[in-house]
Amino acid sequence: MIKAVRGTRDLLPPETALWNFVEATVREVFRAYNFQEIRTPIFEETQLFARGVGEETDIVSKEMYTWEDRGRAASEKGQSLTLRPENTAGVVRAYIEHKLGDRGLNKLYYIGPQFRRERPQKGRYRQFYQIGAEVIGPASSGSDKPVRDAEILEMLATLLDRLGIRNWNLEINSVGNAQERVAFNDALRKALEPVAASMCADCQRRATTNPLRVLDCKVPEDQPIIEKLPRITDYLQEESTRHFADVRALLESAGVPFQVNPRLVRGLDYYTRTAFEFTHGALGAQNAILGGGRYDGLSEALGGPPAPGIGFAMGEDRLVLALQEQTPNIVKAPDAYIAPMGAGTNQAAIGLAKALRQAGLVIDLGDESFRLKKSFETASKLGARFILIVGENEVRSGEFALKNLATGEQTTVPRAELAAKLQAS
RNA sequence: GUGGGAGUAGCUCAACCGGCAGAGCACCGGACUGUGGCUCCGGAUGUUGCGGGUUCGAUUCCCGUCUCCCACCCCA
Repeated sequence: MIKAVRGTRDLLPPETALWNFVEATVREVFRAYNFQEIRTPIFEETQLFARGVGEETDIVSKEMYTWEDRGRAASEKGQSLTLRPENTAGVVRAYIEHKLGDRGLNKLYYIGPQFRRERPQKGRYRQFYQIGAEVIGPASSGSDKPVRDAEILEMLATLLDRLGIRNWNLEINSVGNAQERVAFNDALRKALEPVAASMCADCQRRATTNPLRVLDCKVPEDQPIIEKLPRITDYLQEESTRHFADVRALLESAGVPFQVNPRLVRGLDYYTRTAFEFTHGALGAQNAILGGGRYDGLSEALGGPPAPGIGFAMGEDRLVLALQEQTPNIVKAPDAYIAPMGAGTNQAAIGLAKALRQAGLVIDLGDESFRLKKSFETASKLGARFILIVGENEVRSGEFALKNLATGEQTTVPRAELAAKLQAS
């Protein structure tokens, strides 16, 4: 038997209804903040991710689906292509390519699949879905202002509330600009040298490979050491410090609860200044539901004009998982099940079904060969509110037997009044 | 990529020391030929993930492999 490949999966009803609910809510909320949708290709030149996300990140160095495309001529070497591992690089590429800044398109959102070749785990798949938004534009558009950061965070808090996600937690930090990050990294490396040997095995390795990750260590014995390590906030210059302070003040004005987490670091190279993460308790080790931050130098890194920006990516798989644990299914049951009965009654039934559907009702239809008992069983199983019997008697008289399956009440209704009757009750 | 656990009917899971592969739910038919849910009777479930090995005999023991789950690395 051929099965879905490792790390991919089929989304089946009724779960798909939850996905549609999430996406519809996202579109509605984002629209209120004047974001518009962008759809970028699912694969891009490998170089885009190498330069945009960072050569040294795990994503680029070992988690991408990359292949060499066929050259146009037999002698020509094909270009290296990659299934997108995230969507920000693609959006910024499109921003540059179509000069979106000049067209005033500064607020964009996307919903779609991304691909990373990781070991699958709950809430972590090789084809996974992300919802994200980016505010990007020339500095003159205000895209570098603290109010943009606060506005996006407030939008996310509103979205999670609207989705009915309870117990989310927002942590923010500032990781500084490019120069400040380098200075902090050096200081951290130096501070770790004498103490690393007394830390856990993971930290000993991180101390040289990725000092920022040491701050993320959860081993209790290491905490006293980590407390004494330099903090990023000590390495922020006046401008970054003020930016961060402004963001915090604006969040308070907007009524968005948050915690400053000086240890919050982000994995992708392009992040600057504000970094944030929303977490949710019920997701195990994969507790981050969305994360993001500012990326003021990304456009230049990709050969574009200066265009400060801020954005986030939300794991839709995990969002749905969190919702499933707290909400029952939301599929709307059919309003009526139509049961034709007797040779030729299908003809009347299909026309009737069409008319009722056009009136906005959800209608399912049986077949004239079914015994009435089977039709009742099916209607009950589907959870239909009513069963409408289209037998030979009904077709002849133009009046139909309509039974409320919950109350058992049955009435005879003329064809012209069926839609109104079903809508009213 | 690393470590551990698990894969048996559509679903949830049993099967003792290696001896005919089972139950509940769901499904189909009937009791009831124009009235569901409840009840009763009957029925079909299957490459025991896949491939190999040991054995008279393997769901069971061994090896390999695939997938899922948990954790690590990393990250949304």
